[in-house]
Amino acid sequence: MYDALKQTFNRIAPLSDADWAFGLPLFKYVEYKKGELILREGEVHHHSIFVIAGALRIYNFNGNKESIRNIFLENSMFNESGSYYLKKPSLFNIDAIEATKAFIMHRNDAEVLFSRSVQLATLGRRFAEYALATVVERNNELTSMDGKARYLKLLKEKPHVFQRVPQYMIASYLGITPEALSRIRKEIAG
Amino acid sequence: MYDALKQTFNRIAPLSDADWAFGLPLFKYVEYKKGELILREGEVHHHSIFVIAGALRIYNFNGNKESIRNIFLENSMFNESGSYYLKKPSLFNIDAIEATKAFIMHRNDAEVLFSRSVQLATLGRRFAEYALATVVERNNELTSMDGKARYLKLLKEKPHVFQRVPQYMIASYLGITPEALSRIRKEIAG
DNA sequence: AAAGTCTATTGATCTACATCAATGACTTAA
DNA sequence: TTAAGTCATTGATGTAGATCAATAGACTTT
Repeated sequence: MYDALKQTFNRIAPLSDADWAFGLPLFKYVEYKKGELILREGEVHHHSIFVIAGALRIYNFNGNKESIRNIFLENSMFNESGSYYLKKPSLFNIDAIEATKAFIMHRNDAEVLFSRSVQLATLGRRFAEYALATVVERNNELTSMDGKARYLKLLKEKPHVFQRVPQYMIASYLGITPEALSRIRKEIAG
Repeated sequence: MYDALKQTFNRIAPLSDADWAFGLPLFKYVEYKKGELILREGEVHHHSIFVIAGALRIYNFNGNKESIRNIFLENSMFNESGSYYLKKPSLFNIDAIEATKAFIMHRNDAEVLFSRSVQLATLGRRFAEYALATVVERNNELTSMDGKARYLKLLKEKPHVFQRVPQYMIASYLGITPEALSRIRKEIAG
């Protein structure tokens, strides 16, 4: 049950058996149906989510159009950072693209956990650092590459996403319309 | 000398005198001339920078045009996250917009520091968490607001930046051209 | 199988903003 | 004081991608 989680975490910062014994019970196992809303814009996000299987997305609305900020597949850990860390109303929605199994941990439990040992504190730090580096890179893509270049980069770096997510969501993730993505694909194929 | 730094850090996570005594000597005091290049694209960024006085910017080139990602004034701490945390070549340059005084700390020293106590580890974690929340919010602005809205938001939230930074840098930070910013300003004034 | 619902594609048009070019205001150097 | 840079402004034009609209294939429901 906890294997994937332990492997993922140990890759980031190795923990003692005692720390594991303390930490694992703080996770709560949950299942989400396909399409189920997990966090609504305006609510405060209290939990970090570790995806065991399935796919979640975080998105908001520009006008009445969904804008997908990120997609999380199995073995990824995330939260709505602005809301989770700063306890502010979320700017985003989170829902399940597929039926999903996950572990979640409440912020309060996470704080207790990360205060227990230097190793655990380091784990928490590394998660934030890695997420930070990832977001900065994505930010750079969105501002310095055009739609075609972003599409090609995604194709190259996350090809597995395409087998699982409809094209209009890919377009949204890339920051363009489905029509624009369709044209880009046509141009590349032709 | 260390007052501003201590105040800023204590606001994030309070430290014991022993931790302070251990940590402060790990900072190195530096001064940068106006216009001085601090990090060149392609190099690995080894230091976190705490700005005591002055102003630094982090930017890269789209073609031959500078694109400013962020501007850091006094009492802010930052690094090139992707490069610093993942030890990859930097995508960005860092230089001094004004003559600047700063403390810098090498990543290796920071790791030693953050491994010394849970309080210090928590400080390191909070820095990354706060930076993460900030970057996600900025990302959201850049993708969901137009130039005018981004300008008004900056005006409202960081008015002090305008007294110190030329307009073409503001434009670059906002992700638009100086011409576009000039037109936005004209439209708002009129 | 028929009917309704999604999704992807294609075409026509529109728009925010970029690019290119010229000008005037300010600053700095001789 | 003049000359040479900078910087902000304004005008003319170009363009990536949005928006609107229509069509067709694939899936689902009955």
